[in-house]
Amino acid sequence: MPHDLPKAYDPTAIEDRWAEYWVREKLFAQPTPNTANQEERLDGQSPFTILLPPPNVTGRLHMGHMLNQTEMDILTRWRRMSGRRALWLPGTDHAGIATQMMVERQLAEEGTSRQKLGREAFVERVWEWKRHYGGAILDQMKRLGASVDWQREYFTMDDHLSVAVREAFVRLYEQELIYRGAYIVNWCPRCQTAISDLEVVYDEHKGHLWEIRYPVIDANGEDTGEFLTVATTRPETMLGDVAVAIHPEDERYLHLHGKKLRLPVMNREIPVILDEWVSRDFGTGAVKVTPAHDPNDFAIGERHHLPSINVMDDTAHINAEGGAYAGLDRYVARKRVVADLEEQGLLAAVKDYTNNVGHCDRCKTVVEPRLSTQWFVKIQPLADKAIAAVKPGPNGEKAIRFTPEQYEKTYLNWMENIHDWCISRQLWWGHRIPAWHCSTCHKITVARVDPTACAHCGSTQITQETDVLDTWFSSGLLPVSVFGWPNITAENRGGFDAFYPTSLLVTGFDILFFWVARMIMLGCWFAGDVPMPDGSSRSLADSVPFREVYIHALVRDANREKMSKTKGNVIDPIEIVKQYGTDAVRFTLASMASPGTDIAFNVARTEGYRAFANKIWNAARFLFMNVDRAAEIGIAVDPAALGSMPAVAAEAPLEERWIVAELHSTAKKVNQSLENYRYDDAANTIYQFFWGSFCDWYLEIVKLRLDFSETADKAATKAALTTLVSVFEAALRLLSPFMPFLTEEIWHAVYDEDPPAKSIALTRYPQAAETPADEAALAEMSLLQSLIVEVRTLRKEIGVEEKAVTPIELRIGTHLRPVVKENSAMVERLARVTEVRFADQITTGLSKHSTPDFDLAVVYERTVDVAAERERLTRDIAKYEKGLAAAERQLGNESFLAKAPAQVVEGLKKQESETRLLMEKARAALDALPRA
RNA sequence: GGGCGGUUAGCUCAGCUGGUUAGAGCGCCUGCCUUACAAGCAGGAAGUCGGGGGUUCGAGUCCCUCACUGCCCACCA
Repeated sequence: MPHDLPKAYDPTAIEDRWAEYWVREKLFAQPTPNTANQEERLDGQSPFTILLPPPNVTGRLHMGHMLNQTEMDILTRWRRMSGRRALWLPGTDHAGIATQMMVERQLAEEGTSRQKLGREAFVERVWEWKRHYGGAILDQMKRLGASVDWQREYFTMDDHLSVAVREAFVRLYEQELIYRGAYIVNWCPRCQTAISDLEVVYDEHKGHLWEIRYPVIDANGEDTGEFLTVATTRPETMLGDVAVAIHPEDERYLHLHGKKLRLPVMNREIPVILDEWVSRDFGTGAVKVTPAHDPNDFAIGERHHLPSINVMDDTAHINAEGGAYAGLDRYVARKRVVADLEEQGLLAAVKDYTNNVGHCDRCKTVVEPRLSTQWFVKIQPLADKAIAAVKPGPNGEKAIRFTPEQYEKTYLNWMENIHDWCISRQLWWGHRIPAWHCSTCHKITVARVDPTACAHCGSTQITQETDVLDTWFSSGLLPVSVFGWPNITAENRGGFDAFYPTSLLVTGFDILFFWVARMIMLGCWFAGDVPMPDGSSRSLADSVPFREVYIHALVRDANREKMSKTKGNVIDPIEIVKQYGTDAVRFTLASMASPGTDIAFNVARTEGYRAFANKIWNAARFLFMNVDRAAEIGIAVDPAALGSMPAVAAEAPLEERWIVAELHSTAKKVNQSLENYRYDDAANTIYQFFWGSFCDWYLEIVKLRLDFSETADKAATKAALTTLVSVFEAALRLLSPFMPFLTEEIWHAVYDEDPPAKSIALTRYPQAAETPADEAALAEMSLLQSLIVEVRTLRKEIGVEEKAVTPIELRIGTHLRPVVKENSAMVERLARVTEVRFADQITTGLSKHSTPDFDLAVVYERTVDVAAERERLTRDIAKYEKGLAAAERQLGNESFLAKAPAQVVEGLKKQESETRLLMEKARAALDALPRA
């Protein structure tokens, strides 16, 4: 028998092998059913579909990924083993800016640039990079054992997904939900592209508020000697000022309304205008208006029909509109402008001022709000649906349910205050916008197929838009596009019918708006048009991209600090995995993944779970050792006894009935916990069962039954061995979603390398029996456990050497004596007892222990530490008195007796009488001690 | 400026719709190489549940308030 496992568990020895095996054998491939075939569509297997949030193709695995993937893998493995048609779909995101940046950096090292290469060559270069280095993160995922369907791996720029992107764009354009125009956008001068509001991160920045005096001039353009002082945080933008606004009711300045000012530095005449938006108590109460460089100013400009003067180029250098400052970087220009103002006596004040400055999410460069012509999605109609999908409907049902629930509010709050979405990016890597500009009539042609002529005037002088789409536009479409949308035809709709809507999305809150919200908007919008398999129209509930969203927390370091490269506290999951094994790291994450709580990742805990893996490993060694010994005398466990939920005969030994009852209750709890995304509860429950109940108690007891001697009762030995192996095998299945490698290895060994399936992952997940638990077994075992523990404690207290065996004296109700008698061997072995002497009164020794069920003494000649004993008893008495007083107080309270449920009152009464008894016994024992 | 969390043992965290004497892991103390496992076994100590007030027969749990702390959103120059 190949049951020779090494003594210590070594994850590195087994994990690579299984990871490769799972991929090679395509174990988790989920074929697309043919839904034209009614039977195949309704084969009773409710699918469980889950999309992997596609990592950037440039990405490397970090702890957040590992948490995300561990959670998804646990749920997918669990659902699969529970009989669902499980599909976990992986892929990578082309990640426009990130990938382009990476390749550009490479080019820079080679002394060239994308501009030198030209667009076509550059894009080809990125593809080449992708083919060589892209998707390394998916290989890391394979190593972690993610049970995804690798046959379906996608890339967001794959042809069929690009078709979906184009269709979505064209359709929205036709529906007049996409428009192009010049507005203030967030411009990153380093990436040289517009970015969306979400891609701007704000940081507190200590800067200044400059107060600048704008001279008031008369009708002839001469200075009147009066000034209007404005305040600004960005003096350089004054080059583009076109007015100064004051509040319509501001008495201080009203007399200046209609007058003109001379814009310092530029010497341009600008008007003083009135606008409600101006806040009288901020700064000086007068605002310089720069429509091309500030969203508020832009709005004012619109209201007052003012021109917009863009004074900066794509790199945030001052352009020709900036007169003498042309060519200067924005911050150089700022200094120069301030210096010039000061020289001209126009700088009224410089005040320290802290404000929020927007930075590019990607490269952290300060974003420049800047007038620019971009493409936008008119988002409100999509948002309306996305709101309806999350709010409770008329029947109280929600089409999409968030866990933790609090994120629903966050989502709705954002969705209800949403702004139009800038979807164009001035990049080369991405889905190029399918719009063509006509140089003849200057109109735009948007088309599904590349046009050869302008749709408006027929001119062939057309050129394609150079912008590409925001990466999130394509990833937002994934739930529909990966299942074939828009080509949903009668013959070709199996994937969509079977797997859409997906069951669940598991992700971090950091991409709640970026991705989750966009998927909901786009999914509801486009899937809504796809008829149901029977041809009927699709409700909102069936249009959503997923029915549930589980948002997990952040993985922090052991000190609760956010992991970051600059702080140098990043824990590389691969490193930890190498050290402790994937299973231990997975179990760490799972056991700490309490919904809504960040995870402070502590390797001490991982060490603990490696020990857990080792524990199971050694339990397996123990089992195999006994299986082998049994084989020598012709006893073998029938494999038919494995693979299901173990059951035992009513007359089976107590420990067998007990461990089986425990297994069932564990399975029940674990299933319930997973149902509610309580990975932590599920993991802890299994841990407690495996280590606590199974190893610490059951294995120790069962040793008594594993008799392989000549005189053995072979039937009894075989029965014990069968329960042992079958409970262990079921427990392995219970654990396998959490620790897939270890359980796979041992499971194959249990079946002596001839398993009933290719993998433990393809077996059935343990489910508790419907029949009620064996309460008697649980109660009897609990009594014996407390007896054994009390003996051990007492032995320790009176200083019995570890090795010594002693008789005990036991006073216990006659109805409980049989339980002890029938299991005396258990008590003797586990508590190092030679003999249980039943007594009506404890006579031995000075030290005894009492519980509500029994009094106990250990028969052992040893001087008792009277002082220690007195201390212990005094402490106990104090504890009892306190408890008793509390109980009496409550029981004396008539409203408590009247209002509290009977069971609570009864429970308290029982506790009161038990405590009273224990207290009396403790007092008596204290009195019996010799005086000091 | 809005909104949402958190505060429970030395550390990291559980504690469901309020119900008997608040739990786990790690750490700590004590004793054991008991042939599955020293990555182990056995026993133990340790918490006025952030402060204050309220509701209730009963509050870690519900309400108010204060303090500290974290996060998200926001166009005040």
